Amino acid sequence: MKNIFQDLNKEQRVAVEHTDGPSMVIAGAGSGKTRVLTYKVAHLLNQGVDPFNILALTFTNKAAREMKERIIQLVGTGDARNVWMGTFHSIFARILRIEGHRLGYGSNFSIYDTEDSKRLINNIIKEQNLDKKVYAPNYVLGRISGAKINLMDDKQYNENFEIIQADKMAGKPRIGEIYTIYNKRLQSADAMDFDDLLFNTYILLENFPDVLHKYQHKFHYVLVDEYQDTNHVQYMIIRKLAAANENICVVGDDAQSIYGFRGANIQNILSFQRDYPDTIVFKLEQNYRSTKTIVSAANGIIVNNKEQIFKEIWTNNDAGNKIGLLRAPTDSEEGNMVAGSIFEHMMNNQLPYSAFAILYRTNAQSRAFEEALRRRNIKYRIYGGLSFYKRKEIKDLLAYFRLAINNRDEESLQRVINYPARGIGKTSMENVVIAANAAGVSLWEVVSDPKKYSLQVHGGIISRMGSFTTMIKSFSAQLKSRDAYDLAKHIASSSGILKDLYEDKTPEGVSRYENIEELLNAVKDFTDQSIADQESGEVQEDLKTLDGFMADIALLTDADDKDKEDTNHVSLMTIHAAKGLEFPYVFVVGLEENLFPSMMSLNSREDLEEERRLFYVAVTRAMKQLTLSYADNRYKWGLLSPSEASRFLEEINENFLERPMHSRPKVNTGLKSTGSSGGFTPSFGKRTLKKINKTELSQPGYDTREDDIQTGMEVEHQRFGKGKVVSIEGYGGNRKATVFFQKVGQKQLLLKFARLKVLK
DNA sequence: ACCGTATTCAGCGCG
DNA sequence: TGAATACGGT
Repeated sequence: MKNIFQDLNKEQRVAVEHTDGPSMVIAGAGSGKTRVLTYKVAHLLNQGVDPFNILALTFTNKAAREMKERIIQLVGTGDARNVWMGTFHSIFARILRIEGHRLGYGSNFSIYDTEDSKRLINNIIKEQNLDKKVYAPNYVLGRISGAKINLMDDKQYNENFEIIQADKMAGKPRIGEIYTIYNKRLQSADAMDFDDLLFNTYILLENFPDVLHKYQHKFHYVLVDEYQDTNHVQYMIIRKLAAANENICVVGDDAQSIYGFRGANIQNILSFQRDYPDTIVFKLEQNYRSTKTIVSAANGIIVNNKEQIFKEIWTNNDAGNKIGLLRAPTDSEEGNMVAGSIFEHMMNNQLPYSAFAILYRTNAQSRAFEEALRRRNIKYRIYGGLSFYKRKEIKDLLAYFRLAINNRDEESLQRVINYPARGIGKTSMENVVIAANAAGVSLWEVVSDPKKYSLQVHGGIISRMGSFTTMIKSFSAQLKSRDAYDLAKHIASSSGILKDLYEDKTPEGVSRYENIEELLNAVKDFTDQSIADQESGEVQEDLKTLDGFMADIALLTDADDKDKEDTNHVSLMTIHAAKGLEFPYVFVVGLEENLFPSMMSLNSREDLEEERRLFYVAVTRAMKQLTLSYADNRYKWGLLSPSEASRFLEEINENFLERPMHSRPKVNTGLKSTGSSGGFTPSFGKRTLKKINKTELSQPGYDTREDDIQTGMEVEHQRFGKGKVVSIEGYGGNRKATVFFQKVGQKQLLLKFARLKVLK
């Protein structure tokens, strides 16, 4: 047993040593948060605590995996393996597979991902003859998800006066009804969506005292990572589980709470001490990651937020370079400048590509940087694209697996019943849905016994349905007798998927075929694991089966372990995706009003504060040097519109910026937009939230200036020069003009931004 | 059943 | 702009 304390500073050590009773570790950016959590688990194990009695909850699989690896390094494989460590969803799914029968679920229930949920909602909306523009599936799912997060089932939803009013006001009075149907359909499919994994766990603990007792006494120690990102239902589950022993330790940083938009409640961390009056608070305030300049600048940013836990982050590191600031005329030029700057840094300091990261607010911004980097032959990788398990071909094959495991899985059935094409088309399936809904049974029930439900389809289709169900049934029957890989291969070929993809010789088709092969390799790895375990002498009850594989991977989102080779590249990702990471040289780009902070965040202080925390997260990713950039004009939805520097730039103390004060970012006052070097206006910092809301200013009747522009007029644009108005369309803030310019040709301009001068 | 064209819409995204 | 989906024609 290694003395683990030598790796920790004093603050980290006392936090790790405190094991019993509630505690909260407020860990500033770069202060060794993960280290404390992993060492705490290791410490508990060293103290002789049974690993089965420790529950450690994380938000991502990656975090859980990395933590587990580090604990294994500290205490060895045996103990570390048995700690209940994983994401909220995976741990609770595990509990629900054991206990879910009390709520009417089978142990092999399916888990619907967001795509499945949306499809189901879409179907319900169609069946109910609702306008899907009014009832946008995304919006509806958001409402339902919000309700589940706040522990409101469909019955409560439909009885809640405020909710009913709110939906009525929004012109969507039937959301409650959709919620009810949606839940019913999930039930009859023996499926849970992501929110159900949390919601049902809570219900289980709330309504079944023996279950509550069991898990309270199982988990003597509860540890929660990223506590600032927990939502209400997660919070309530944690409270219940920890109630008996109160050996609860939460770790987080309120300043890095950036997931409010998906239900995270920053109040959970802000009021933890109130929830557990005996709480001991540990603060990790020493930053090991960044230069003094970066740390001070970050402190200067976050201090503008009202709601936070007081802390003072400091560092012993060097002062380092000042923060760079790049101003570009357009977004593509911004790409060039950043790529150029990366190239320069690389040459001057002999750095690898991997020393650099470009962080942006929205995925759509990545293109300019991709192009610029490609032009300079700088290797890069974009993070956050379509993950392996979300690809169509993978989901198709997985749907066959899911259907074999759970015949009632409606989304999987719909997905594969006619893929590869076997002549069971849309119309037939619509009839199946009608019959199933009428009889209150799953689609499978109808498809496998069409006569019983007097299904109105041709005899030919009945027989095709027969051969389909026979095939699926034969898969189901082999679940326990064949090993996972064997059966998976069998399903891939006898379903016709392999053949279908093999015949497609386009590059995309080839890559899809390869993806299927990769999935099958993953199944093989899983299957082979059992052999390894047997060799190591561990008791292995049965062979590794396909349902075991599915339970393992159902909640995985990334297949990142495969391509470890080639790690030397510039990283491009959103700031959200960068949380928890660090890079020597970081470029935070697109610092413009209405982009960062996002236009959607300007309506409330809470949202703007979250946006500022996001900026704080971005800035604190940098170790050696931070560079910020923005563009004066940016393509948005196909047209070039002017943008102004972000208010966040003003929150960085001049002394930390590379540029002297007289060339500070120009503040667009709306008065004039060219020349004049000294743009600093004292009133800038005091700008109210309201003023930014430009659309409001451009409503018809409020500002008539744009309406003066008519077809045929000759106009002048500050950048494009003189031109003639070809046509006008739209109203208010969306009023657009198509103008033919002498120099640059035809452009479409959003009038509220274009500031055209009428010549004639 | 399938393909090309029209239309629409646009935030960050864990599991 | 461009991706995703709906629709209408063959």
